[in-house]
Amino acid sequence: MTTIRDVARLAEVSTMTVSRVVNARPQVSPATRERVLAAMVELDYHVDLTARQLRSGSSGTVALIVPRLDHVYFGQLGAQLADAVGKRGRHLVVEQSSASREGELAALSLARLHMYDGAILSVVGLGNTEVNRIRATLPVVLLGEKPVPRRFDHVMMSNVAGARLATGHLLDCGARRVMIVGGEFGPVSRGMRFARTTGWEEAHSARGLAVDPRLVLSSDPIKAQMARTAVSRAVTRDPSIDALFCVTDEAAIGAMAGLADAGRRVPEDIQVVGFDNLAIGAHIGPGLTTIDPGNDWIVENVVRLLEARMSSPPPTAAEHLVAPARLVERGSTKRAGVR
Amino acid sequence: MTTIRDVARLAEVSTMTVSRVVNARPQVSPATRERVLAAMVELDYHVDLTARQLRSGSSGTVALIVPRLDHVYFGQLGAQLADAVGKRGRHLVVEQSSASREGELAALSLARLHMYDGAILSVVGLGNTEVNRIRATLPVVLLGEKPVPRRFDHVMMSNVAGARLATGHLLDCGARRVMIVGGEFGPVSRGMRFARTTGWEEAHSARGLAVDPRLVLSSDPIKAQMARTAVSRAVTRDPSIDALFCVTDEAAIGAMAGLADAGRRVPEDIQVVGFDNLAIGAHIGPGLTTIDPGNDWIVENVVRLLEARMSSPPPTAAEHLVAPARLVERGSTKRAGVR
DNA sequence: GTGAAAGCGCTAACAG
DNA sequence: CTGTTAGCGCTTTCAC
Repeated sequence: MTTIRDVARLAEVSTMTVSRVVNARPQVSPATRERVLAAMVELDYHVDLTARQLRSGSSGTVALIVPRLDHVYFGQLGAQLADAVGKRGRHLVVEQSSASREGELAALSLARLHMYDGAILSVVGLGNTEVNRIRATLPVVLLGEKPVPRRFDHVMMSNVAGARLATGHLLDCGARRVMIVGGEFGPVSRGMRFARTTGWEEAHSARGLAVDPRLVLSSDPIKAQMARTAVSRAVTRDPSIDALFCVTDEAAIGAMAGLADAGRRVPEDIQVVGFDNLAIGAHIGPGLTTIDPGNDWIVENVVRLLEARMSSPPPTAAEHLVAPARLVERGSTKRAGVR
Repeated sequence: MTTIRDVARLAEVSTMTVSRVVNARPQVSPATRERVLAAMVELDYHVDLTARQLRSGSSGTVALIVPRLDHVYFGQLGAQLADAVGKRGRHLVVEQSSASREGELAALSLARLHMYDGAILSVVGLGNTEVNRIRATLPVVLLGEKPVPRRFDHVMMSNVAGARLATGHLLDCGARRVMIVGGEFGPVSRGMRFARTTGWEEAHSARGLAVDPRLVLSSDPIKAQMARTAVSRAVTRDPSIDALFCVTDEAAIGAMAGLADAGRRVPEDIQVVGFDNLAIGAHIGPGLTTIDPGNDWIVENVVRLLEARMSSPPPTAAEHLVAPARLVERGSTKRAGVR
C-alpha cells in the first residue's frame, strides 16, 4: 500500500504538495506537479478515501436505504436517484435494511449511516425508534408513508389520493364490486397498504357507495405468487367481483395471472388497476392501468432537499411534501362512462 | 460529535477501556463496563466507523457493482447476496457503475472500491483496462461473461450452454424458424449477447440444422419496449417464424407483448423461451419458459470465494467457475416431441 | 509556491 | 483487568 509519503519522498517534495496535486489545487508550479504525477504513476498510488474522509469529514457519498433490493420499484428508484445524485458530483450507494438481524440494525446500521454525507431512507420496515435515534447532524430525507418525526424532510406518495383515483376510475368504468388486493383494514399498521385502503374507501363514499369489508384481500402485495393464488380463489368464491385494485403493480401482475387461472378475461369480466407504474406494466396482458406515483417528481425533490440539507448553513425548517399521483390508462380497464 | 474520549472522561477510565466495551471485549470488569455504558448512553455516543476502519483496516462491508440498478435481474441478485453476506456478519452495499461519467469511473470509482473489504463486480459494461487496474490486494470476485484477467476469481453463467438448452428445447418442441431476440453476431462484443447467440447456433448445428442470420434480431435486450416493437414487426414481415429465444426475460416479456400486438398466440403460433428465471416470469401470459442461470449456485460460490480471498492467507490460485444452467418449462413452449 | 506541525477518532501492541 | 504509547493516511492551519 503506497501512501502520500512514498510519493512525496520519490518526488522530493512534502506530503502537502502531493496532497495538493491529488486534489488538483492550483497553487502548485507546473514543474513540481509533473514530478509528483510521475511519482504517483510509478508507485501506482491511489488515494485512501477512508483517511481522507476521517480528516476532511466528508465522503462524497449518499446512501439510499431500501427494505428489499428485489422490489422492482426500488430498483427503478435507485437507478433514477443514482443518475440524479451523480449529476451533482456525488455517488449513490444502496443498502438493504431488512437483511441484517434485528440487533444489528438498531446499533450498527445506524452508525453506518454516519459514514455518508447524507441518506435517503425508505421508512417502510423501519422502526420509529430507530428513525428517531438518527442524529440531527446527518442530512436525511425520509421516503414513505409512516408518520415520522417532523424534524425530518419527508417526501411521500399520494397514497390515499392515488388509491382514490384508481378505485374511482374503476367505479367510473362501471365496476361495482371492487376488491382491493393487498389491502389492510384498521389501524394495525399505518403503512402504505392502510393508506391505499383508505383511498379505496374514499372513492366509494365520494360516490355514495358503501364498501364491503369482505372485498379487502390481505395478501402480501409484494409477492406476486400470493396475490395470484388469493385472487384466483376469491373470484371463484365470489363471482360478483368485477374489478381489482391492487396496491402494487407486482401484486397486479400476480392478480392478472390469478384471473387467467380462474378463467376471467381482463378487462371484459374483471378490470384491474395497479399502483407504481413499473416499466414492465405496459407489457403485461392488455397493458396494466396503474397509478404513476410521480417518481420523477419524487427524485427531483429528494435530491433537492438532501442537497440543501448538506449545504451550510442547512435549512432549519423541514419540508413535508406529497408527490402528485396520476392515472395511467391502459388496456386492463374499460373507458370511463362505458358499461 | 461525541468521541470515545468524552465517554472516557465521563466514565473516568481510559479511552482503551471504552474501546473494549464498545467492541464487547471480555476483559472488562462488570462494574466499569456499567459505568462506561452509562456514559455512552448519557452522551449519546456512537462509534465512528470511518476512524475504526482507518485504524483497523477493515470495514465489514462488501460492495456489489452492477451496471444498472433497475435491471430486475440485478435486484434479485443483490437481495440474495445481501442475505448471504449478512449471514456471515458483513454488510452489502450496491453501487451502479454506469452512472458516473467516464473520467470519474476510471479514477475515483476505482479508489472507492478499496474502502470495502471486498467487491463483487459485474464486468458487463466495465472496461478491461479498469478491471486490470484493480490492485491485487483487494479481494474481488468477477461476475459476467467477458474474458477477464485470469488472476481474478470469476463466476459466470453458462451462457452458451443455457442458450443451447433453450434453443434446443424449442427445436425439440417442433420449432424450425427460431428467432433470437437481442442476439448479436460476430465478435463485435464478446459479451453475454454474443455468447447466447453462439449457443443458439450450436443448438442448430447439433441437430444438423442451419441457422438463418436474418433470424438474429439485434434489439437492446434490456428494454422490453424495444423488443416488443422489433418482434411485432419481425413476425409480421416473416410469417415463417415459429419460435423466439429471447436473450433475457425482460426482452421475452416485451417480445410476448409484441406477439400479442401482431396477433400471434403463445405457444400455439409461436413459442417463447427467455433467460434469467425472473420471479415475475411465472406470471406472464401462459408462464414464461426460461433458463435458470443457477442464481443460488452463483451466490453461494461468489460468497465462498470472496470469503476465502478475504481470509488470511488468501488463496493464491484464482478459480473460474461456470454455473449450471437449467431449463424451467412453463406454458410459453409446447412439450418436447409434440408437433 | 511550498512545508511543518497537528490531529481527525479509533485500536494494536505492549506494559503493568 | 486497565492504561500508555503510537500511529492508520490524509488534510487543515499556519508559517515562510
